[in-house]
Amino acid sequence: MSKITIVDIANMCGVGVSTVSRVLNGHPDVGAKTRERIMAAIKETGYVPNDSARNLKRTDAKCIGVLIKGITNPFFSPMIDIIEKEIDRQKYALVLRHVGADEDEADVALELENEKRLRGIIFLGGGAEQSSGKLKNLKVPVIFSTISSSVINEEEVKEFSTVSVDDRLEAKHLTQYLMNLGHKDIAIITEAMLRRSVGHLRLEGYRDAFAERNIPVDEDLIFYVDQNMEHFSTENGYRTTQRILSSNKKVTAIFCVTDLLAIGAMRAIADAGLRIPEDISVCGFDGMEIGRFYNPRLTTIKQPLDQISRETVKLLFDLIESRSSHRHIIFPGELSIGESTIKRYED
Amino acid sequence: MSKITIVDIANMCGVGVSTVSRVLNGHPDVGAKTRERIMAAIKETGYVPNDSARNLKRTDAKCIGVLIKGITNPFFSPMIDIIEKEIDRQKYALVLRHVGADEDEADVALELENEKRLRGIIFLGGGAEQSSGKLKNLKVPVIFSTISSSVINEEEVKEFSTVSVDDRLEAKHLTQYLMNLGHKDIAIITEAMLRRSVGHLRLEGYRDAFAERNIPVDEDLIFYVDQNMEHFSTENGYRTTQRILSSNKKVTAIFCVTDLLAIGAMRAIADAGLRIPEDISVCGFDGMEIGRFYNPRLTTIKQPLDQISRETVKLLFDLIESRSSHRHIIFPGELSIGESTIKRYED
DNA sequence: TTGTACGCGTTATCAT
DNA sequence: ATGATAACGCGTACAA
Repeated sequence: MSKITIVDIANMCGVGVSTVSRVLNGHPDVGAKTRERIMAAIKETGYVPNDSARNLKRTDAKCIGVLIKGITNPFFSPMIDIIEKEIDRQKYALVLRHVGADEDEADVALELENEKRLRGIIFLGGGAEQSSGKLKNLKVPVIFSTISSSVINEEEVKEFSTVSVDDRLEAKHLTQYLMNLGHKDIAIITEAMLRRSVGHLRLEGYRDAFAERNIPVDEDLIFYVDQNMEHFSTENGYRTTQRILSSNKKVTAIFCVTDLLAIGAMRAIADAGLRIPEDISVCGFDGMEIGRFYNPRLTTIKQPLDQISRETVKLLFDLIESRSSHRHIIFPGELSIGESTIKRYED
Repeated sequence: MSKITIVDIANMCGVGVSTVSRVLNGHPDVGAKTRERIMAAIKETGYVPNDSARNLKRTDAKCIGVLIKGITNPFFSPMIDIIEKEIDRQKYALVLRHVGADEDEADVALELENEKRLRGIIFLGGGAEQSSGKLKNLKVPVIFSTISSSVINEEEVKEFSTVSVDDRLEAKHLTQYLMNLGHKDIAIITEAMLRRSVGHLRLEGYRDAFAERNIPVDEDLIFYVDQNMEHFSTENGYRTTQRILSSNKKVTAIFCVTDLLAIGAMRAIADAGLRIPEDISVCGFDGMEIGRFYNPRLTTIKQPLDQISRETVKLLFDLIESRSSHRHIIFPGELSIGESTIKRYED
């Protein structure tokens, strides 16, 4: 009942361990009947090679690590699917790893690197925050996908790549779109000032739009989500919007920095007996599938996740094969107009 | 630039490897200044212990493995959060692993078991399909969470535990609820006959409801999702509903075996210019958060994921500490009535 | 074609 | 408090 090893299999079959090893790794140079015998023994005993021991010895291992901060976030789902396929197409294996809220992504990456003999690493989510220092210790190329390059500093530019949209710019466009509909009293729901969060970037874009028209931003129209719960959750959008509605501030449009927040916002508005978009226009950011199915359809900035995912993998392999140095690729977002925004009614 | 090991650190500090190892693992029996020196060297070199080598030698390691089939499925998100916290409370570490669509969950489990010296395994999603044979080779307790125990056979009863709702029974209740609203022409959107899928189970519950009233099931009202895309996706619900609407069959209610399908269905109905629930009632199954935020709110069977998650971890530790043998726990679902269902209008 | 023996980086055991 | 050394399970030269 104790753990069975390659040695046991070898003994059972009366062969050397190397022969078993050859069978395990699909080497051709082994007798047909010997192979049969070994295969049978493996099946019978339910023997499974110890991956730790393998990785310890192995030198090749064509693996790409994908580390996700907040695997719980449905935003990444479509990306994972595509990345998985693309990596597969290159005959590499994918190692998907969850980074806990309390874990340091760089630490996990470091650990995974020599544990699995990775050839490259992709980060999904996670801010490239304080960890950027540790990233230097990684010996394989690193790409942050979906992380705006605008948040990284000069030192970091050469240490890793990024593939994303320009969060700040797109947020400005979206705000301008609302302005062009006649809206002036535009509230924004965003994340509390974390130095490099998308919430912060998109808020900056919002400010840019106002600045460009020389309109001062009404700071009372900036609403921060509840820090005590999942920041970008539907529930948080709901509660924050309730705060907006009970604030007595005049608001004809709400810019939610995330689609999920927007859905919560729309529910709150409906529950308050107001109409969308007639009474209040709502827009989100990200272009999640659910927004297209919501009622009303959500106006949002659609991130081209297909392209971003594909380009991420492509760039990574360029990096691995030294065909390129670190780059910072920006894809344009697409304003996807739904039914949740409308021209402001003149009073 | 080559990989730095514990030996290098030991040499740098002029100490033995065991001393370094002690520092690494937080053993108390090491001199203060020696420890300082070693810590400094570690920080300076960016040395990270090789986890494979560790796991190879380690005997203890209090780890629980959580294997998710379809990590892309937002249904599991709230479960993961809770399970993570509960495991943490027991001072165990959580190893979260994604099981690819093509991988065999049992194989992954086997591999992970001796790779990480797991003490127990939790499966989320994944059908306990053909793999049940291999499960015997696992030496640590296994629990399937969210998998109905009704699909397992006598042999399996003692080989692993399950914690779930009774999919079939709950589906019957939901169907009865629709019947009690006066609906007779109730279509169902489900997954094509996979032996143990929840889609199949819930369809059986649907049949049960009809059988109990001695009403024959109109087989033409059973619609199967498109197999060529994600089975339980919103998009699939949308398309399948379009097929329903263009089928010329009279339908006053649609039972979608999943909330996500239901949301797609509602969008399709709205797009066809029909009203929900006046023209067609829609209900889902699962009780996902998004259903409560949708417009109209979705009627569904709410699975008590909190309880299921907590009980799963509790049972697992009972199993680990041999306080219990394998059990099959059923939690009742809760009929959550939203605005998407209504009494059938008499013709 | 097959077997032997060494090394991968770490922890545990036993000395010191 | 610290050091030397034997496993841990496997892959792979190298020998046979």
